Amino acid sequence: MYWSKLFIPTLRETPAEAEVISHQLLLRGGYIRQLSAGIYSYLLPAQRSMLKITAIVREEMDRIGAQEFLLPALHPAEVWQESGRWELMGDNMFRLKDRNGRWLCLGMTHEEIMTVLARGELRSYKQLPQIWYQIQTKFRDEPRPKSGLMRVRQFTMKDSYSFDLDPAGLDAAYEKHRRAYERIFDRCGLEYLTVEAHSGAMGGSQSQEFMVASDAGEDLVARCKNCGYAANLEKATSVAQAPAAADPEGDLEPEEFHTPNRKTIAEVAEFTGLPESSQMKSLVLSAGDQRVLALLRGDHQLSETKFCTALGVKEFRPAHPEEIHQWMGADAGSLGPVGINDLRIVADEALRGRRNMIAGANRNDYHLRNVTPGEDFQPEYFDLRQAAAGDGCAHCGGTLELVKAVEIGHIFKLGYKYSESMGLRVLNEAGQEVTPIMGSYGIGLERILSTAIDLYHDKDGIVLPVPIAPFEVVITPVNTNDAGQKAAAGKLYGELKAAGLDVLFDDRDERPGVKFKDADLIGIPYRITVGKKLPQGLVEVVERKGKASVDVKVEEVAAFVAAKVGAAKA
RNA sequence: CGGGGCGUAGCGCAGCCUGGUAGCGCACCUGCCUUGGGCGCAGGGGGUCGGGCGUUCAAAUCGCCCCGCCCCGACCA
Repeated sequence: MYWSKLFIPTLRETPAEAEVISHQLLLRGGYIRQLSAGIYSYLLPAQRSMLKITAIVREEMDRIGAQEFLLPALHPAEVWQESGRWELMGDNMFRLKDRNGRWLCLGMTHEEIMTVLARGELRSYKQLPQIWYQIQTKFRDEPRPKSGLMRVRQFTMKDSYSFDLDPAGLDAAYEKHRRAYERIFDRCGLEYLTVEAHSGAMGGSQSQEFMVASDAGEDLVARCKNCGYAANLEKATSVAQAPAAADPEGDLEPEEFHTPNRKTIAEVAEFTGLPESSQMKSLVLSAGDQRVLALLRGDHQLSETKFCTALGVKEFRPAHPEEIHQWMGADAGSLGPVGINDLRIVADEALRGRRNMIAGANRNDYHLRNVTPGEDFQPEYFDLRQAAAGDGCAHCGGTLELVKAVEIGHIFKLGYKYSESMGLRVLNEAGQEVTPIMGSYGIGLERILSTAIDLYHDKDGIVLPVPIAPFEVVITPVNTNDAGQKAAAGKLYGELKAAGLDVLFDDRDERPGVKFKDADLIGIPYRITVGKKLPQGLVEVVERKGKASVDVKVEEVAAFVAAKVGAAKA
């Protein structure tokens, strides 16, 4: 393509609204323009990258025998009402009415639609297994779109769904996807983590997320550098660090003491001179019709997902101040488990075996010392604690670190949730009706582009991996008034195209500095500079990554670059 | 939905406090010049100052209301 004919609106300055690096560079590189919050137009460079990413995804999905469909983006409400998600999705779902007043929505995901297809058509175990996928625009009315293409209201997702006769079949489909995803992300040149994920209250037995470590990330991943264990913080298990001070010995009785205006763990620690880990943190929670007192070590945090899992509830909330006073007889800041009979008491495992700790006395401005679980109150023990940086790895004894990360893919054993609720049945070999088991697998395509830029950039701009760069090579004649350079560059353009390369010819009548800056900013992996060495029969090949430059004979350069590009895509 | 910030030319910003001719840099157009890292000189075009209402002889500037965008939090199959 001839650059002089293209619309690639690069920006010298960074637009004020862009905070994260990928957003800044996508705007500056002329990849995207915003239409509205979380809604973007993809210009030529972005579209070309997206098409390359899409092609890689398609190849790898086809390789595992998945079949590509394209499902509607516009769905009638009834389908979502059947699965119960019309209500569940709440304000995150875009809804609209047609001219007859019937409710429709824009698809956020396609489990329902796939299941409708399957139940209408699948009749026999002989038709299983199936893996169906699509590459579709999804719509989600995010409460807060942000970070360029990282969190948006309209985006492209590859989503696939597997249908199997039994759990062993699902295991196989899941495993195929795991390997396909690894190939996809490898081919896109990403450095990523595969982490255990929380599978929600959907009966899912297993779930993994593919994450790219990034400061722009919204998830936290606990990772052990020693053994490679990695899990979403929601789910991560760990070995708590030892309490900062040993518990007092002996079979001591709880003893009240005055703690005027000391409400927080930190204030009580300072007042008593004992570390936070010697205290019990008491949280009064309301989960459905249950009143719960959750106990943690003073320096630990409650994991909301673990709490829900432990109690088998979907959601909970902190009790209101009036409820706390009514249930506990005191206000937050002086709460503890001793003498509490009307609430369910759950304690984190880290409290098991502890003795003579500090807890609230359920009398304002008083605490108790010498509180011992199992003696002074009877808790049910669960893993309720959120893992923290510096905790021990539960698998190898190494040390866990926490990293921010962006989720780029998620594979998920759905189980029978949709097939059951929406009535998908097939006959098995014995002629009995059985419910197929499903899996669901997603990849956010824009996030591949965004995280790649996040991962690979320098002060001059984007440094995309060759397989997903909008162009593979740019030819830059330094002086367009030089007939020799112009002719040589034009001839080279033909040769590179003939060699099958994605080549851009910067034939613009611009100063060399402008062309170099633009090529760097957009992130074209190789640049062939046709300039002052041409009389010696030489041109320069500059690699965007690292800026290394080599002189190559004009007649050899097409093969030279083709070999480099070929190696990078292999 | 709570908290904060911003909205003036395509982009980055000043002007607003203290009301009176709308400005700077970059980009854009024309000409000359220049050609190895966002040249130089000269000339030029482009703005309902986010919108509405109000105060005033007079509003980008003061007041009220609304909208949009960004950030933090809440939320996030």
